[in-house]
Amino acid sequence: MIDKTYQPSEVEGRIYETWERAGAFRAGRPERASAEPYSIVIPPPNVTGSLHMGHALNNTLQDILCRFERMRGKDVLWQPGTDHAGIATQMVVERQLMERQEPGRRDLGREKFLERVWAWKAESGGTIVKQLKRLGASCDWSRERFTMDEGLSRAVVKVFVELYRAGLIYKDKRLVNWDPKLLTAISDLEVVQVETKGHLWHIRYPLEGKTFDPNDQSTFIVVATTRPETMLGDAAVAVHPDDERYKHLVGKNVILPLVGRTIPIVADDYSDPEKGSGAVKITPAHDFNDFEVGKRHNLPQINIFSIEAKLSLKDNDAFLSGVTNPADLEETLAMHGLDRFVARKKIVERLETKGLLEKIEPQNHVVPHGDRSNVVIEPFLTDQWYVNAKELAKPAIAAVREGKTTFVPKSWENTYFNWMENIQPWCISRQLWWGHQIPAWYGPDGKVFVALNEDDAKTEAHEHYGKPTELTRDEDVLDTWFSSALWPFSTLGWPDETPELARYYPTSALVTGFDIIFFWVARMMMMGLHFMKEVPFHDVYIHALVRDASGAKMSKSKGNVIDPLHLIEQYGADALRFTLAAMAAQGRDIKLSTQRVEGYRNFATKLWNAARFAEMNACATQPGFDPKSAKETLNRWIAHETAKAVREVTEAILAYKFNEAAGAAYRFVWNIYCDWYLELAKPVLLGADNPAKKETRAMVAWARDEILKLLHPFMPFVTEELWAVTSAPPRDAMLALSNWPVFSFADERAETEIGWVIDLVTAIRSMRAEMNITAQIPLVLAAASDETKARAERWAEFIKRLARVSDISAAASAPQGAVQLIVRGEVVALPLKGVIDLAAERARLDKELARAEADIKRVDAKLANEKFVANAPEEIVEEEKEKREEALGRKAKIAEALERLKGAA
RNA sequence: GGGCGGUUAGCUCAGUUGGUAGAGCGCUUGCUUUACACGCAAGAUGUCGGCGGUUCGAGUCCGUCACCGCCCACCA
Repeated sequence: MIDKTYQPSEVEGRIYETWERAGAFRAGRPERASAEPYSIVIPPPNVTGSLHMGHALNNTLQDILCRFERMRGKDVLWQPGTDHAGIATQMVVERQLMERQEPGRRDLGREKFLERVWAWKAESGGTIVKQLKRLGASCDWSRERFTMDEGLSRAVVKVFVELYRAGLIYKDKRLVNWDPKLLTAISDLEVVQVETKGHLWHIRYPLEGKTFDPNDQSTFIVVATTRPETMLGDAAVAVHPDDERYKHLVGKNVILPLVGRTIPIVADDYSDPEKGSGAVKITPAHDFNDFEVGKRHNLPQINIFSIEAKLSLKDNDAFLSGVTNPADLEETLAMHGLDRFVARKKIVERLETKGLLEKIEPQNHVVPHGDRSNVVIEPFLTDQWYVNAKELAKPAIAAVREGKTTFVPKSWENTYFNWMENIQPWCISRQLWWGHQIPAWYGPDGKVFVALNEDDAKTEAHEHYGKPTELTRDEDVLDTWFSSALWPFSTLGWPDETPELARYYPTSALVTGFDIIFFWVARMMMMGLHFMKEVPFHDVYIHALVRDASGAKMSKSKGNVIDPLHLIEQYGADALRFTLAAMAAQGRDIKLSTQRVEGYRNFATKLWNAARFAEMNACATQPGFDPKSAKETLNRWIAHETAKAVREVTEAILAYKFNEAAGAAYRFVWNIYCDWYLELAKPVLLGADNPAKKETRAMVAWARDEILKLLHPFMPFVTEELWAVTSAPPRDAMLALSNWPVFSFADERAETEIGWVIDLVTAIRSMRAEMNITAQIPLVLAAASDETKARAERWAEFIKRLARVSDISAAASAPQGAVQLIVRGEVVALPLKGVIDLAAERARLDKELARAEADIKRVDAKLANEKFVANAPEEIVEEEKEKREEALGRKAKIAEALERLKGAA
């Protein structure tokens, strides 16, 4: 006996265990050795993370694809794993140390600290995997990988070495985005621009050879800046070559205030006469644009900050060189060690007291912040490792252009091209400890040896120096995304030539959010093409963001985060999954509302109860039952409808239209199977035993089984449970490993016949509700065709039951004072003399008449239009003509009905 | 500044190649109809953001404007 109610929380865990025990999600199952492979690599969640709504959506969609393809008989590999998430994880552990008032990272030292991180990983690393299982993710967990696994680390080192040897990885001293809180370089992508209220300080730079006079403009030049503290590192002042105001000053020098260094005034196109004063200070060591200007004019790069973004002025040769006017340098040097923002204030104060500050304007501008640390990023001159992304991007761009990889929706390809075509060198070194340490060793003279391991590096060094030499390893680690970029092949065993690599690469599809197209998708394309000579995936399905019900991005700080696990507990994983799938329309964000989840929980319950109904009526799966051989019209009709649903769902999933697939399945189950098929089947099932009943029982069970299959990718738990509890006779396989429906069948005659029954019942019900009639009433077919009469006879029992009709008869015309309905062009009458309000009935018919007349008018207008008749496709014109006939007939019937009503009055 | 997306029923959103607008929720009314009240039945609600164009015909194609959102670039 199926339980009266379905309790997801009691079922889901057990079902998942059954799948795992059976190895249902294992790739390479022996019986599928010759099957077509289908593979997806999971976007690896942070190892210490926990499931949020974005994961829920992302993994639901992947699971739908994997379960669908698995049922279609493919050898599916859904490759799971987690990411070490360098910065994020290191931050978590550092915060933990601080909270527990334990020694910090630097006090612990690298080795001890890393032990702590591994311990943390061991402690919380399994959380996200457990949560993915609760969602129902059908990953092959036996193949779970971690980006810092031995194997994956080997891949990382090999990639680094090979790219280095190919000249595609190099070390360079240039400006990077420096995070003064995390004390590491970060890539352009990890910088977020934040709109900030700031100021524009206009500073007077005295001209060399003149006596500075605040009231005499010919003794100075004004520069404007939002970062006055950087002036200590100025190397020049630039003006536009065509700017008449400053032409005469080009080639002259100014004396840098507070420092006394003599710096030139140069002409450069970079200077924008419209901005600020038109003269711009050039600080090559602290501004990306100025860096370029500096190179053009051979200016010194004067770094004034330490790595903590504190002034480092003393013992700074570049800073002190060229000082020709040391008058107040001492006081400036006293600021050594000040934080950049404290220094800013102080410098402004000092400029002001000296009359060097012309004015301060309020100014809104965008300031770069670290996406993790949320502090202001400082452009900082350091040695870092870079990937020549421009070179690697070329084949990656071509592959998408040639259609080897396709984005869905296609519009994301523009985003991809736009970024790839303007790609900058990728800074991959991080001054962190948690991650893959860079395989580079330095000799005493700084000569670098990049090698797969220390021994190789030593051998190389021996050869180079002619003797054994002590080497020190580069302390930095690689950007987390460096190892993620290898994910589609590193997880399959590369650099070894494993059978898995041969079988599952390139992967079939990648499912991910648009926010990591640059971080991840683009880089996988580059690395995959370079090392595997093939794209990493055929399709890239880009889904949207999950927002809260009012459209705001979910964030902890806003407190609007909906916890998917909470929803799973409350409504079941199936309800959450179905909601996400149903709302996953391409190219649109998902605004999640709990009500919607509740609605799909109800859907699961509906399905459950339909199965209970089947069971109560002894509808059991009949092995070998062929739905196409059904004799009963009703059964042929549901076979017809099932075929339609199978087609719709299959096509929609193949097109990544998850919402359409979910919608088609939902409508079929609820509005076709439950609302009509089961209702119409009741008289048969409750009636005497006969062949029709036998067939109907088989068909009810067959359609239910097809429904379970169709819904399984969306609602794996409830369907698998129903598959099990309805398993008499026993099933050949669990649902997850059963065959996806392949069923085409059409029976237009059955469709017409059942359509007529539905229309008739609906019309009567509608009238009853409208006129507030609850009693059983007789039905009279007026001037009905023989076919209609025959139909009415065939379906009498059904009609009586569903429309609460006491008796069905035929007559030449409708009886006096009857309510008259038009069903498919014919009048059916419900004799209700004395019961109905004649005036109300007349009003109702008048309204219908008007509607019919309006329809005729509209169609006539169209058909009278010569251009329409001449230009519209024949079938459209034909359709219009049919509509006209139909409306004319309807109008006549209504008019007659009205006549008869008058007679009754 | 460059680019992308959105604007359709009270709310959240669908709408295939142009052929007289749909769903869920909510709302109204009526139902202990022996699977299901997480249910059944019936119903109401739209100048499809504005303007212009193409077309026999536009929610759908083109142009334009408005508002909302996102991405990229930008610390004078």
